[in-house]
Amino acid sequence: MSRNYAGLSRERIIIEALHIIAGRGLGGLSMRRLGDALEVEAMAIYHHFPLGKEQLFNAIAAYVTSPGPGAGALDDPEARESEQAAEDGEPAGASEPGPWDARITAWAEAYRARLLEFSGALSLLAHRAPRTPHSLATRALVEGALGEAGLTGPDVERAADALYSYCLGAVVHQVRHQQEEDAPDAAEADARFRYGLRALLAGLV
Amino acid sequence: MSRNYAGLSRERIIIEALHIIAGRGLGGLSMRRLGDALEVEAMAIYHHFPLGKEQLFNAIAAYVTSPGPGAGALDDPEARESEQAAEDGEPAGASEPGPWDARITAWAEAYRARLLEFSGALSLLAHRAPRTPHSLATRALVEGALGEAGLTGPDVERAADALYSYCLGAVVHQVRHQQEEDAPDAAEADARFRYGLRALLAGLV
DNA sequence: ACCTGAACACCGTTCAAGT
DNA sequence: ACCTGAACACCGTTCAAGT
Repeated sequence: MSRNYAGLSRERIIIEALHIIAGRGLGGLSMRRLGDALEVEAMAIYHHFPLGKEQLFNAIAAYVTSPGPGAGALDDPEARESEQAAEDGEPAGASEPGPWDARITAWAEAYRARLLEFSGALSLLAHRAPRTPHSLATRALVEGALGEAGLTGPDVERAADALYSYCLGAVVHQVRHQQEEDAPDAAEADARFRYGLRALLAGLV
Repeated sequence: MSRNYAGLSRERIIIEALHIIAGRGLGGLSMRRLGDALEVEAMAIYHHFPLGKEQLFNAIAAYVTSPGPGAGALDDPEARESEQAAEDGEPAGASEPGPWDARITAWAEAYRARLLEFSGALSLLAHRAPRTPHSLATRALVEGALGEAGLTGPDVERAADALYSYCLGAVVHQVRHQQEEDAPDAAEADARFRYGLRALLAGLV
């Protein structure tokens, strides 16, 4: 009972942190509480995130925006070889076959669903945009689809930015209003997201 | 020197808090540091925000989204009579005369400018949507303009949500990427915002 | 009404030490 | 390599007290 080989890992820590965030909010996440949840002393976390809580926040942001166990490893300069692991467990997205607009819509719905799943960590994304292999690849797929739609030159980047802005903004908008008494239910929230997405896509191309 | 009539007020506290947030980030804002900046003991702040830091955060969120000195007073149940003060110092917005699309564009640019001005407090907005008289009136103006554009029924609310989502998302997107080496400069960021806004408006109506 | 000052529980992080 | 435990500076908040 003295020595504790808890089998701690960056991913276990991130997932447990997201549990705490989901249950008690971002402000409820402390290193000590995280240690308790992992059945480990708080200081053990520093062995996996030597730069402390800020580095953990970065890793959580990367995990939320980039599905797959390898995502959090980006912060670790000596773990680059596991980058291709970011392809694991990928939800349906822009990589599916089909016409360009269906691919963009599928990506947008998957991106939104993931942000909604970890909505407690949304405020971490306000000042963090971790560049993971997954995020770069996905962005390239979105821009490729926009190229197929006929966009050229700087319009491709501008349109992609507009789509990312809308998706992220729609989730933030939904979350920040969802405890109001006249807030839309889940079905109506979905409908509003699609309504705006269709309009934006129609205006973009 | 013993007694200290610092002339503390909710608005002074909010403005000083925003200075600290701008300089050291949201994590750098502590009640003790805020007290120092106001030349007052930290505990004096609790006289104006009896519910503590959470209430201060709410007031900051209201101040950022609703210009005017009266904005922060919404949290104070015994200060409702000052609500009409929220009209003070209003930036150009949807209330100007002109065609509906010019009014919406003016509102969107002003909304974005204000969010950008207080970008350090953006993450406070992820889980807070304070309903101020100003925010309700502005929303009504946006929906009115969309009605003039020909939208009817539930489309008005859905289109307004899409516009709010896009504006907020565009600012978050810009801020979270702005320390990357290949980030757009201010002029290009403005251009991208307008590009997406025009597209969304075109698709909406 | 408005502010002070001591106190308490909690926090992030460092560091030396254990295995 | 991986984790512990004590320590330090700092934090939010309560409470009794001052004017």
